Amino acid sequence: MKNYKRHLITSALPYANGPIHIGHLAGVYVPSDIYTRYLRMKGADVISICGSDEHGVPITLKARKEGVTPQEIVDRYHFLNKKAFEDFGIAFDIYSRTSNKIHYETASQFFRTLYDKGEFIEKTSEQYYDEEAKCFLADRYIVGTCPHCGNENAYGDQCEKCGTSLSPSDLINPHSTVSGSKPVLRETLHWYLPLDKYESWLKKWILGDHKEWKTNVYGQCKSWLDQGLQPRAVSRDLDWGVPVPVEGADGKVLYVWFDAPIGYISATRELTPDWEKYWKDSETRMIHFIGKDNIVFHCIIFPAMLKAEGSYILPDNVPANEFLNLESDKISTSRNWAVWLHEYLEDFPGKQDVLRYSLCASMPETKDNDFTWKEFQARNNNELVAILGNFVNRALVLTNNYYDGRVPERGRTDQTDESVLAEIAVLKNNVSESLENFRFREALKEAMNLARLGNKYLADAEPWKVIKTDPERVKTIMNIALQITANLSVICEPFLPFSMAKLRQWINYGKPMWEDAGKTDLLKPGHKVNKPELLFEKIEDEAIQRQVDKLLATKKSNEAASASAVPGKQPVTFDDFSRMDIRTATILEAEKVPKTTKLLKLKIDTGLDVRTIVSGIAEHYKPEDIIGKQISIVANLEPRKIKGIESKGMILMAEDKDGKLVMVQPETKVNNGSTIK
RNA sequence: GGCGAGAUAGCUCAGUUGGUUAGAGCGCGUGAUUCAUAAUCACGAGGUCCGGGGUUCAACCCCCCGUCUCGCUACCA
Repeated sequence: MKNYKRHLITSALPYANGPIHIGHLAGVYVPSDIYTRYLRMKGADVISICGSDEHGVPITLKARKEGVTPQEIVDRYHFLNKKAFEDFGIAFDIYSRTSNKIHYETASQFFRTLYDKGEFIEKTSEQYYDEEAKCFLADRYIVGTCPHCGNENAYGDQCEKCGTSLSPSDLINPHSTVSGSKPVLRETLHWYLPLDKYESWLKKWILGDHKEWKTNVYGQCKSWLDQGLQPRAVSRDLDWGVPVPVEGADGKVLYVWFDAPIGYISATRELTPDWEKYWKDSETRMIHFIGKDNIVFHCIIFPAMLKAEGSYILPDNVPANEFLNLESDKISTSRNWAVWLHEYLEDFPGKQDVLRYSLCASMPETKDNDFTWKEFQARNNNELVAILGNFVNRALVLTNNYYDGRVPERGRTDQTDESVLAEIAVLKNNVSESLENFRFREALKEAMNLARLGNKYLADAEPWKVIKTDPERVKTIMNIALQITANLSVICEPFLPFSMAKLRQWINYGKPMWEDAGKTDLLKPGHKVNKPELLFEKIEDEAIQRQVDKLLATKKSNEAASASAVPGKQPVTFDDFSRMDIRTATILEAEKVPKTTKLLKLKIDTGLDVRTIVSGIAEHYKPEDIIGKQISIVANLEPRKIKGIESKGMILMAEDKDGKLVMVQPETKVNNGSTIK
């Protein structure tokens, strides 16, 4: 690897519409923090950058729902999360935010540079517009009835009741959430970054020059590049965000994906007047810590932006992690299925390192991983307490008992002593090497091996026995045990900063420097060590049970919520009702639509005619099983082309709470075309 | 449907360019020990390396066909 002068570490900007949870921590912030602390201990010139991502539609929606301003929402979560990170010991040099003035300046300037260089394509397209409120509507601002499940409050991009992804034109009776009026299509101008222009350059840069990136990262980049890149809009019609700094662009802001990564730059500007040194000097090594959902932005889009601007450096690595599950279920903010950092800090005061350890030990480095409270407890009790805490305790207790807390002289060493002393340096190098390759689980394990080494050494040397026969020998043994202890306080520092600070206080050790790790004379003879307290304490079953119960309660209330019936709908006139042509029909033929997962192409006899209907039921029915079945259809729905096939009508299905679809059938066979009323 | 990643001991994971008896930690069992928070140390049991083909003297590893999980993407009237 090239020898860099300095490091710029970025951690994905958390979106300021919710609190931080263990998934964020395990995926991004714990590894970024360990890495940053490691570099600092090596004396490297390093800055670690993070902040809140505060723009985008979901925040405006949440604000609207609560009847407050977007600024109030982002203030709430920005300060909550900033404090939680601080309390948790995440060592950012700055935790900034994208609603800052300096970010507005930076982002505008960035856009303007690209604009002036002619790097954008201008294009008009049709978008939904609210004539009453006089604004364009993001998909999220359009609500209507989901054609799939009948939920009246489905959004223009997704129905949250049935999870179907939609487009605004899909909604039945669409209306704007701003004014309630019916949206109309209107032309709007936007700027696009022509990613296709950078395709061959990106191919060389990533596929050619960065073969060392993690397989998940490399694979996903390759997938995107192989499929071919498309121009991507960098602006939106919205009033929350950085205004597009171009004449006549009123009501347009930078699209949040364009805006957010620039937040790394503005945060650096806020931190130091020397920011350009970190962003524009090829001697700087930039690393992005992110989760897998962010790979394409950080590996393809942001680098293309930086390249287009021209004066910036590019990331040297993007060690993206997979996702963390919680008790076998996907973590979900909306379903409240999470362990929230700010709650953990309250429930387990002083136990930051336990969570840091547990999340590092089961970090989703190569595939999704599962966090369970039982494992959390076991990691604490069987590893932190039993192996690390216990070793430190026995070394210090013996030293206090035998030598009144003074480090004894190391006398003549035998072969075992020498190999133990040599092993310290070996383990230190193992930790270094693992960290430098972003293998955090492995690094942590090697660090713990040092405590194991200490335990084994004491068990083999048996100073508590030897003291009766050969007190001189015990001095040597305890000296070595104390060198291991001191080394632990340095080597474990990136992983367990709170506990190691405590330990260093007990042994009166100064600033931990990485270069000192591996040395065998960190504590000189005569050096005073204090009486230890407990480095880690056992976590009892009750504390764990409380957390498990909390989750069970969440699960229960979620189930209750999903089992309850869909809310009733607005009354309709009989006239409205009678305009619907609902009738019985029989399926004559059924086949899967090629290259789709959910679609069946059905030929049905409606009594009036034989027609084709395409229906999204392939996951619920096999074609051969439904031929001959009598069903109910809406016969006068406007025809629509689906996957190139004209579909005339819609089959009525009942949907269960788990999303299972069941045909609505007449109780006994009736004529095809019998009206349903 | 397309693409990417993954599947190895009860659990969480290693396994280097194919090369003898597939490893570690935790858990489990047995023994030793008592300085230490009933902690520690030693030993042991546990594997159809997702399934099926193929290439090879030799496959956990390479190729082909499947299955399952996660993500991206298309699709749902």
